[in-house]
Amino acid sequence: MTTKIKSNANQIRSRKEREGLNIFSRLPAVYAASRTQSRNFLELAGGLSVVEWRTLWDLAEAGPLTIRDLAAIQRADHSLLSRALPEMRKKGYVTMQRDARDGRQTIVELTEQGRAAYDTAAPVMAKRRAALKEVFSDTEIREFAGFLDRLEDFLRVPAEDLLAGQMAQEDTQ
Amino acid sequence: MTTKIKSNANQIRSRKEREGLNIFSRLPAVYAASRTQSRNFLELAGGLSVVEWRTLWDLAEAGPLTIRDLAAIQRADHSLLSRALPEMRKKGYVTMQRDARDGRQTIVELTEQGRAAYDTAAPVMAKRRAALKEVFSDTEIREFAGFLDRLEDFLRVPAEDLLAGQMAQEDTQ
DNA sequence: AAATAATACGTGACAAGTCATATATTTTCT
DNA sequence: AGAAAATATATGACTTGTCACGTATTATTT
Repeated sequence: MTTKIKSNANQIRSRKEREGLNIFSRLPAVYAASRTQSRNFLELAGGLSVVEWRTLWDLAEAGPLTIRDLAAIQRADHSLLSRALPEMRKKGYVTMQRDARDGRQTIVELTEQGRAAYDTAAPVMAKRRAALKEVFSDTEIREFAGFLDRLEDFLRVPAEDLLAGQMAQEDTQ
Repeated sequence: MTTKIKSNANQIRSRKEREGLNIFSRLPAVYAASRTQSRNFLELAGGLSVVEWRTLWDLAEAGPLTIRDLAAIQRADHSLLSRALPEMRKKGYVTMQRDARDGRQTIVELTEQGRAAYDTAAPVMAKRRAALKEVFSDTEIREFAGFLDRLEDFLRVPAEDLLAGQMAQEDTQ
């Protein structure tokens, strides 16, 4: 029975190793680790949530934006912002007002308090990016980002197209 | 005012571009796209959820496993499995029984029905991986996985350590 | 101008994931 | 052996994210 247990342990280890090269199965863990580290940094930098930080950052960098713009910049679904923003308004970080020119749109703008929260968090988050730069060179970052670009392109090809034939993705070029 | 709008559009575009090189802010979108594509593939391959698919795969490859083993292989929190498994048992995919040797552990085992669900999904999911291989060479996959390894190492360094000084991560080597 | 289509946003329902805490069982220490 | 520490699992509360659908507003067709 020892051998049975041992072989099982080996099975587990080998399965874990083989999965190391499976990009798809790596992403959840990498992303989860990133989110956790973000949360920890933000905890030390004023207590913003990840969505709040991203939004304040975008508003501080690009000025007043519509919900749609924010979602596009963050490559996120508008519903995520749509739900987060009223809470941020309640906290005094942003104002939201209907666009006079296009009554469908909501213009989101940083308040002084939002700017202050951003100013508190920004240097801490900048240190995080600086720390990453000690682990990856500029060239490597560009290569890494290039891989992510290509992966993202692949991931946006509908499953049906990929299954239809291995030649399918040629169409997207 | 046209200029104002236009400059804003440029701001947005430039912000989006600059964020392209921010690995941290790329991860949510890439992961989300991967999960969505997974879901679509699984939809076409019998209707498993992502967690179910991962679990059936691990059990089919490595034999009966404890919840802890499953979580370790998937690099996920055990609570995720702990919550998903009773539902999978209800669906007839797995059995769960307390380990006689260690009463704390639960041994999860594939049923015939679970095996059948795996056999239905597996070839479809294999095609997905094959399709990826047409976009990334073996060498590139290894490079990509290497980047992910290094990033994951970085992400597991506590925020306090990274903030304490740029030299901190040397300790982990 | 009226009908139709497109767009922006809100919202309900769900999936995946985290953390903290509780409980039962084993292991380890003395 | 008994006390203390470690481990495996369950569970509540929360965040991030998706999709589908509804509603209001604007743009386009005819």
